[in-house]
Parts: sequence; C-alpha cells; structure tokens
Amino acid sequence: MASTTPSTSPTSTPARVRFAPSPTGFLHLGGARTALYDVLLARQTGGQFILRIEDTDRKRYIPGAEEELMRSLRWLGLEWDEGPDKGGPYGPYRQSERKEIYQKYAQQLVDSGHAYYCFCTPQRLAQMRKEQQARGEPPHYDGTCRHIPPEEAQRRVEAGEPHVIRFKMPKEGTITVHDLLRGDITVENRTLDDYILVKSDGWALYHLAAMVDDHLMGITHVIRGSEWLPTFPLHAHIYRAFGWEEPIWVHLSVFLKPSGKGKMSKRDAEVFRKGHKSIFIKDLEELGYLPEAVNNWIALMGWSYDDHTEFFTMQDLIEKFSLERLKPSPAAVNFSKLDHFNGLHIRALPEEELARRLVPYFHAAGYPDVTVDDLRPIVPLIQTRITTLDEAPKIAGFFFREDVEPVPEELIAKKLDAAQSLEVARRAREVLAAVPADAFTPENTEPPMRALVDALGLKAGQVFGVVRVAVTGQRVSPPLFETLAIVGKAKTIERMDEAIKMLEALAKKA
RNA sequence: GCCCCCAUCGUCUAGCCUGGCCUAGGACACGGGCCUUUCAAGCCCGCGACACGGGUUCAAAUCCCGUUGGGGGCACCA
Repeated sequence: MASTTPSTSPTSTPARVRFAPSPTGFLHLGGARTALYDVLLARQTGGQFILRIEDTDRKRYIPGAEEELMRSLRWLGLEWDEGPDKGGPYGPYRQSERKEIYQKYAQQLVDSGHAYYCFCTPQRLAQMRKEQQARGEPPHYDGTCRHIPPEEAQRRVEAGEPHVIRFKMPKEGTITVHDLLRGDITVENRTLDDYILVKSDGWALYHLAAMVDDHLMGITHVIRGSEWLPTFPLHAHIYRAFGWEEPIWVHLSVFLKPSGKGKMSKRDAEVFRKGHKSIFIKDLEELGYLPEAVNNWIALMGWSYDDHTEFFTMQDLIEKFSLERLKPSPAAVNFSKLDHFNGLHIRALPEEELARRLVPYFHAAGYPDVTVDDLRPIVPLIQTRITTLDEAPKIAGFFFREDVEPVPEELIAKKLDAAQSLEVARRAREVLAAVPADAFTPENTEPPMRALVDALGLKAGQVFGVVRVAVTGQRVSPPLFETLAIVGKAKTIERMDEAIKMLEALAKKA
C-alpha cells in the first residue's frame, strides 16, 4: 500500500499548495484558515500558493462570488502566485475551463477498467435509494451498469444515450490512506461506493476534477476540510488507478459554534452578524477587525506553536508554522478571543498606520471630511481604548462635531447636586479661560485645574467629570487635558458655557 | 441506519508519539485587587480540566480495549 509517512520533513522542500473554493458564497472562517495554512507552508518553503476556482457545477454558481473570494483573500494578505486572474504555468485555473482535460482522464480510467459508463436514470437511482433506505441499508449504487460489456456500453454512448461515468470500486479488500494528522486510516472497500466521476452533462465532479488538477498542477500538500475524510479513500483510489504519486494529505478539523455544540449553520451565521460578530471575512473587515488579528486568531484554531506564545505577526507565522503541530480535533469558534487579538494588534500598530486605517471608519460613521492629519493627534488617545476600528468614531467622534449634546443630568458630578455642579462648572470655566489659547496644553491646563480641585475641597474626578461631559458630551472619553488641547480653547469655553446654561436650568428646577 | 474522525479548565490550547520532571502549564472569558480624572491599557491574585470503565506497568493525562459523548459523511454539490 503506497501510504507511507514522508521520510523527510514535509516542510523541507518547496511546497506547491492550492486553495480551491467553489464560487458559491463568501469566504468564511474555515476557508480562510485553510488558505492561511496554504500560504504559510508555501512562503515558508519557498514554494507556490495556487488559487483554483472549482466551478464545474453551473447550477450553484453565484455571479460575483469569485471576485468576492479574491477580495477577501487579498484583504487577509493571502496573495496567490498562480490563479485565474494572473495565470501561471499550469493553467487554466478555473475548472470550468478545463472540461476536456477531465474528459481525457475519465476516458483513461474507462479504458484501463477503473471506471465504467452508467446509463441509470436519476429517477431509477432515487427509487433505488428509497428502497434501500426502507430496507435499512446504507444508500449506495447497486452496480447495475457495472457489468455491461465495454463494447455494448461504447455503442450506447456513441448512440447518444445519456450516461455518467462511475468509478469501479473494488468489492473486496481494504485500502489504507494516510492523513498527516491522523495517521493511517483503513477502510473496507465494500463500504465505499461506485462514485460518479463525470455527470451526464459531461462535467467532471470534484472527485475526478480535483484529483486531476492537483496532480497536473504538481500539488505536494492537499490541505482541505475534514468533510473530505469520508471520500478520502476514493481519492486515493483514483490517484492509484492513475499510478500517480500521492500528495501529503492534511485534513483540517471543522469549526464548531462557540458553545462547542455542533457546527455553524446558516442560521447561526445570521445571529452572529446581528451581534457584531461574523464568520464571513468581508464582514469582519466592516466590523473593524484587523486582518493581522483575524489571521492570528484563526491560525491558533487547530494549531499551536508552544505552551505560551500567542501573538503572531504574519512574518512570525511564516517562520514558525508547522504542519506537525496541527490538531485533528474540532475547535469551537471563540469571538471574544478575536476581540482580544484585535486589541493586541491595534496596540502593536504604529500610530501613523492606525491613523491611516481609521480614516474609512470615520467616513462610514458620518464624518466624511476626516483625514489622516486630523486623526494623527487623536490616535495616541484612543489606541488603548478601542478593540475594533469601528469603535473609534464612537469614542472620538466629538472631536469632529460642531456641537456636542450632553445629557444635562450627566453634568451633575458624583455626590453633588445641580447647584454645586454649576458652581464647579463656572469656576472651571474661569480657570480654563485664564490659560492662553496658543498654549492650551495639558502642562498649562492641568495644574490650575488641580489647584481648583483643592480649593473646592473636591475629588479630581468630580471636577474633571463635569468638564469632561461638558466638552465631549460623553461620560467616558479619552484623557481630559489631552482632549482639551485638541478641541482647543475656543470650543472648550463655548461648550463650557453651554453646560453652564444647562446646569442653571437644572438648578432652578430643583 | 451505515462508514469515518475526534475527546485536557466554559472556550482555544501545552503536555500524549519517546509513561515518572504534572499537587497538569499558558491564553480568552469571568471574579477580585493595584494604578488612576472617566474608560481603557498595564500589572498582580483567584476560579477552573485529564469524559467514564477496564486493563498493561513499580508508575498512565500519556500505551491498549470498551463505553459514552461530540463531529463529519452517505448527491449527476463542493
């Protein structure tokens, strides 16, 4: 059985790996992780990462999905070396453009006796399955066309009779396949089916198309989801029927929902989307996650480096990734860990870079004129205060609004009443008014304000809180004096005056 | 129903292959504290797991068997 563990380290020679999505939807967490591992292996070994589009099923094709898939991959920084949009020496990279290739290899399998024509109609097949179910048997092809003499089958094909091509699965014996994470897996051939390789419309199915492409494209490591484990033996049979050398097979575990109970359903995906979470990469961008954080996060779902290192840049991952440390057990998605990594990566970003990345989020939040220059001084004040980029406009939007609208009651300081707070506001305004407008810095505003706190016999928080709410309109804000410096003296005084009016009204009412 | 895979804190995991360094380590989350003008960030402390049952062995989280639980698959989808 040709199922040996590679004698050399799988990562020692240049790897050719491929990510082969079908254009039926958006790139999700599972696909992204597979693509990430592909890229890491390719970059680490000096090999190639290939993007191949598996679009042989015209019924499921979704227009625009291919472009979306590529956009998401690029956002994650997972650029391919060969693919449908950039070509390469093993193209075409879209299966819909490779129909003749699959037909040729299917024919080869028929000729060598490893496959046969089947003329059973879908109706007969459905009926057959129904009866098998009723008898409590596992659904499988009953082999009706398996014994049609080749000459007769050939005649019927030439006569134009609708047909498919099936793999002629051995009825006896076992096959042992080797998965890098799980080791040898042995199954009895009789539990396998005569799977269809080519549909009646002439298009190859995944089982044939992917094997042919992987071989022709020189793929050294097939990294794919564990949903392929059940048909893995078929794929090995096909490789062996052709006499091809098998790639290293790596089946990644599936992602479970956060509870760990069951895998993600479409319904779950919708619920997440409502709660500032998503399993789709394109949403993650919109929600303010950094590609660095997403990569770091998914890299660690099923892979680890050691017993304590968790923060990885792409460069770190390329250096440290290894197939050997992949884990075969399923992993539940943990969104709060994504938040954690996002915070870490936001803080790791140079300020200039953060400012640059924040711009589109301010635009989207209704501040269309905000520029990198505007954001540059603000970034140091909010860098440790946001976990996602979309939070920045929420916490710092007041810098760009003409007017802030504090909730009047929030102007009342802790343990004080409206009248007392009014007095605090008036005195604070006075103190701040005394600082020159061209030197409205923390060095000049904070000491006199501290002195005021002492003079009033209050806590710093009580006095600063009144000013904070007055100037930012928020109870929670970046540090006060740095904030005042950016807002500027004119606006500060203006907003203090507004607050004083509100407090006067409140005090009168009381 | 049948086939296959998986099994350490709530979650992600280290340790398992090459039994003893494990009174099981790290991280997220959670609880508490420090710092502090709010909120964060940072730092400290705490909570919390080897699914169960048999075996093998002087010794088992680690090896073997079974059970249970979870997951995947059983299409002219991928």
